[in-house]
Amino acid sequence: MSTRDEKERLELLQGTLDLLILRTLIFGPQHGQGIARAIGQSSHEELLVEHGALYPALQRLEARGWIAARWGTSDKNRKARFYTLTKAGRKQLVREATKWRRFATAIGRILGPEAEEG
Amino acid sequence: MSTRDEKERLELLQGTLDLLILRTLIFGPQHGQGIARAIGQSSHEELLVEHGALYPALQRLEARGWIAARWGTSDKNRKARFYTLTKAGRKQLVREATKWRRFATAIGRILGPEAEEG
DNA sequence: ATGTCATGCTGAGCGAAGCGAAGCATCCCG
DNA sequence: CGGGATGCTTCGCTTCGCTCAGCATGACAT
Repeated sequence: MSTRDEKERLELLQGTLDLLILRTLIFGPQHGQGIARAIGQSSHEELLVEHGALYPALQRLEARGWIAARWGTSDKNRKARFYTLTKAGRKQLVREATKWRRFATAIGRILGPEAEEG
Repeated sequence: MSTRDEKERLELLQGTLDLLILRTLIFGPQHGQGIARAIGQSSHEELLVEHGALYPALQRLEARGWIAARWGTSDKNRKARFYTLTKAGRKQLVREATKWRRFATAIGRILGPEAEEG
């Protein structure tokens, strides 16, 4: 059955995943699945991060020096790649968060008053 | 160098242009340039809509039946294509605006309290 | 009338990035 | 041992905004 899937997830707008990942890593090192889970939870399951988006994004961020990776062991005892926010990553997070707020504000203005979030 | 570029515009996140166009057309028929101008203004010049994004988007929206087009004459007396929101377009606008708000709220939750817009 | 500029539209091609799906490895447990 | 869960990788597709080049036409100065 499938009307069971009451709460369908929103698709990510392009360019927002990096921000979400960086923000999630503020709370400490995490591996891929952990990051995806954390994003899902802290968005009240509105956002769903797909594998095919997540891992390329992590590699992207690592290549840019915003996160650092090392192999470790997950709490389920599997080999997993743990990512840590670098100093540059922290700065990038601030930049992206700021940009996001400007953007959201701009859109909000255009959508009008009823766009205020509750 | 070139710290001269005081007010740089934000790039659009993919998927938001349709929403902006539909919303702009709420106030009545407009031609391409007029739409771009209106978006710029109502966002306090934070958003800039490029030609190469605008016109394909308009064709896309027309193909989907959300806007209707007819040739007319601009106030500068040039031949211009005027777009009108269709009934389906109005519905689409509501859908997209709702989706945007859900999305922005979800991101806001992840960014944390300081993400509230003033 | 003629050349130049502003206005407005079109189109090709590019790149970024999210998605879906297939696949591999490893560990756990019966 | 064999099946399932966990985690990572990668390929190809699609969407969509951007850059850039180009065309047509009206306005205006000479």
